Amino acid sequence: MPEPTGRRERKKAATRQKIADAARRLFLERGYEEVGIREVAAEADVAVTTLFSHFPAKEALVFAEDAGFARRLTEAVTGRAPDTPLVPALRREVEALVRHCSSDEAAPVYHLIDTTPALRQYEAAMRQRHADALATALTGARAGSATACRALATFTVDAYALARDADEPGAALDELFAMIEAAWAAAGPGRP
Amino acid sequence: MPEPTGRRERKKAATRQKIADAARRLFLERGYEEVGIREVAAEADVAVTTLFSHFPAKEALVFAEDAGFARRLTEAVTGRAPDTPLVPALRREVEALVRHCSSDEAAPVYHLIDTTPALRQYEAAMRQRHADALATALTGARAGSATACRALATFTVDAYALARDADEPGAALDELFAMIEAAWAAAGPGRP
DNA sequence: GAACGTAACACTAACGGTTAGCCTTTTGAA
DNA sequence: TTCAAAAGGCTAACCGTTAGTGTTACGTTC
Repeated sequence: MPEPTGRRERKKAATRQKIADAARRLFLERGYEEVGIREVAAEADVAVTTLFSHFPAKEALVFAEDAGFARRLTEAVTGRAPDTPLVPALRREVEALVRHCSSDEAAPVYHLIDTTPALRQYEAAMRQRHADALATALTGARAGSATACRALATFTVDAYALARDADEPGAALDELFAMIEAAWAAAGPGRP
Repeated sequence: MPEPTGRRERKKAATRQKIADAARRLFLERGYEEVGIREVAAEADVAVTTLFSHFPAKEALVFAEDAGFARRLTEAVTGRAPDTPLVPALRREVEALVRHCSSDEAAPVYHLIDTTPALRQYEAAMRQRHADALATALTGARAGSATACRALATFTVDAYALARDADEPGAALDELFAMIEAAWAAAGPGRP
């Protein structure tokens, strides 16, 4: 069973990108609610069913890169060098994510998200998934009790969201991770 | 502008309750996804449009009491006696809410929620609204910086969700509020 | 390199939640 | 009694989403 490394994969990725680009363009031009799925599919020149075979829902078109989020967070835990303290590793990753959201390329999209209730709602559900994934990684690392790990995961993902909304993301991150560090210290009995 | 204290209000509340009861019965009998809105409306003997004038979405039928949640949490802050420490007041309220969810009457509903993805997702969005409301109350109480207040609000609402999911809600609450207390101490410079 | 299995995509039609438009009845107040 | 507004009802539609069914193009295998 050789992994399908070839043209097929490239074509699939290209189609996905074409759809995401079309959606991004239309949503930013005219607003999320004002653009229908059938319109996005037409603009990308694919069938509606094809669109839904690449994205599970309309909202997901806006969060096309979200798969990388959970991955980066969990890898910050599983792939860290031994003796590396946990919370600073998480903080580094969250900081990078927040910075990415403020980049010139991504900022308009996040403004769209912040001003569209349906997208805010979808993002809240996404955060729960990300927190669950991170919690699994943390409990796997035997870093603390199950409850403490779940709490650390949830608080970390929240910190990302709160910092993104804050006036001064950098300062907010300082404050948030000071709180998280204290919370973790109060819970984690022993850790490298 | 006399407030409408009378039969009209009672009838409205009765209709709302009738709808919520019908929905609860049908959902518990046959599962959330297997029951359509038109069916709930028929069971409650109202029009579909009437149903949607009482509840903003199908999912909201399951969380009929959610309005009380945010209210109780914010009142734990705004209506507390002077010199009452903040975090323990929040903890008492969260503890009561968690206990209520485990009661014989409410437990089946929360089991339904936990096993239905659409409801879990809706609840995540609801938590964000509750956290926002609580954060507003906290910043109004000048209890700390804006970021610290938002973080405390978010963490508190998360603690409710985490404790509800935990094997031992009581023990989980002990652990969670020890973490929150530490986080708050690390952030709040001065407070009564 | 010819045949085959399958992944990707297209098309149609429908389902289910949600809303707009408009009308009737009930209620509280002047 | 009269009247404005609230509550509810009916119809029809919109829109996201999916099932069902076929077709094409790719990768594999003989």
